[in-house]
Amino acid sequence: MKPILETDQDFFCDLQAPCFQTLTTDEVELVRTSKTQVLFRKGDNLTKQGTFASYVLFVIKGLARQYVEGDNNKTFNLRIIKPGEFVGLSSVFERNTFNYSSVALTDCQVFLVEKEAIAQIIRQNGTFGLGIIRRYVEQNSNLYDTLRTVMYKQMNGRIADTLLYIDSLKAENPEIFQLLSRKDMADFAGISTESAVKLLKSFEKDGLIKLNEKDIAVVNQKELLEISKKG
Amino acid sequence: MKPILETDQDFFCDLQAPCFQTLTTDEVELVRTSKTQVLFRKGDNLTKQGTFASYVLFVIKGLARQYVEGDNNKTFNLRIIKPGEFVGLSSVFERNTFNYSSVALTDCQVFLVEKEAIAQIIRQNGTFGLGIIRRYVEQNSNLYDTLRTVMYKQMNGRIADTLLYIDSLKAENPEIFQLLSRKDMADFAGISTESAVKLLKSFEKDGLIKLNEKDIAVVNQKELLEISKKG
DNA sequence: AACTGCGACAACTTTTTTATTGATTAAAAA
DNA sequence: TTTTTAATCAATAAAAAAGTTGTCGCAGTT
Repeated sequence: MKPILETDQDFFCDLQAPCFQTLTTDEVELVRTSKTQVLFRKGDNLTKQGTFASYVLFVIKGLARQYVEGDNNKTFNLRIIKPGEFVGLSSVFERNTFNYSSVALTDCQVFLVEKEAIAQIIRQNGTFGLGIIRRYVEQNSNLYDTLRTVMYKQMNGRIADTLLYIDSLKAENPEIFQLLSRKDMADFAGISTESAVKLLKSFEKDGLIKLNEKDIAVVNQKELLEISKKG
Repeated sequence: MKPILETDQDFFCDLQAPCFQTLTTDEVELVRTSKTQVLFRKGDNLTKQGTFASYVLFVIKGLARQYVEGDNNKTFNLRIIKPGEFVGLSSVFERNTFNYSSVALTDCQVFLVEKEAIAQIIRQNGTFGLGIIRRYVEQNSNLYDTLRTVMYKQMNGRIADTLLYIDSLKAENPEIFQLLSRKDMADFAGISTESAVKLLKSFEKDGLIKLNEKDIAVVNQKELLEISKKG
């Protein structure tokens, strides 16, 4: 009757992820008893901004898009969530609600771990905690970059940033561009969809990128970096 | 900065819903301190089957579709969630995870109340508890009906049931049929999309219903009831 | 005042999704 | 086994969504 199969085999296999390597047997047991595994289908929300967050998500397989929702149907994309990454970590420490939404770009196999278990493990296992902090610091730093981009750069620089960011994921996920619409790209850059379309075309004309169907190939990374820097 | 506005005004207004009328001032206060309000946009998941459930949802405005997910991308629709209804009540009492998914058919304004608050109120306010039980009993009874339909009826009876059910919501929500695709209808009846299409056409030919664009008008309810009964 | 950057709108094209239909097979019931 | 029932497959049509392009106007800058 259970819709999603979940065997111990799967479980131990999944805990091969680097960040779980330092856990003791007891700690693994703690995670095991306070976790569940869910298959999010393409288009499903992994998190919804504003809902109560009593757990942390750990993505095993698949890609998701993380975004913040504004007032009038506006969304701003923050990052692509990859396998091996946590979602909603802040719920463990500070906030009681998710402060962003996320949606599956492909089917996503995800672990949910109750936040108390994560807190407990961090308390007793410094190495694990260190890994968590490292992730936090990185996300924080990325947020500052994003903020700077939004505050100070204009269209060209923004879309260049977006292109460089998505392209940096392409090695591991060759299909990444196909999973994103022009609106998604625009929402990463914080510009209108129409502007995104025009800029992409113009970048192609200038030989910076190559558009094939939905895929995008970065041709002249150097110049894109230049545009990004210029702002 | 807060994306979704939420004033006390809104709150008190919203608690006009019948089931909250019996709450004392203290109880209202308890709900107030353990609730949050979220706007789910059309297509957003209100709940995802299998995720941890630490709260109950109460729909203020909008319509949603509740369904169970099977193994290979199969879904079976259980009901339409209307304003004034709870979602995920069972999390309060028994299960730690949502046992079904639901998705917004229109933008939905929703209250989330932490389950401990609901449990506490039920403990001290029997009238409120009675209302909850009443809802439960009704849902339970509906589930039996659904089970019977799935077990014993064949296509004609099933789609007739679906038509009668959705049509019963049409008075309050005239746009309800437009919000549902053929696949949605099929998933209510538990048949293939193609079969649903064919049956609807054939019902129209027999003068039982009338198809206009996406809307469906029940013409001969009596006969539909007959078909439903025959199975 | 003229210029720049960029969003908003409208018209239009392309792509994707959904709906429809008939033919073929699998499963269940008689 | 024969009949009935309904899913699956394939091909097509229709509708909806996404992408594209040009024009306009507003808000800051220069």
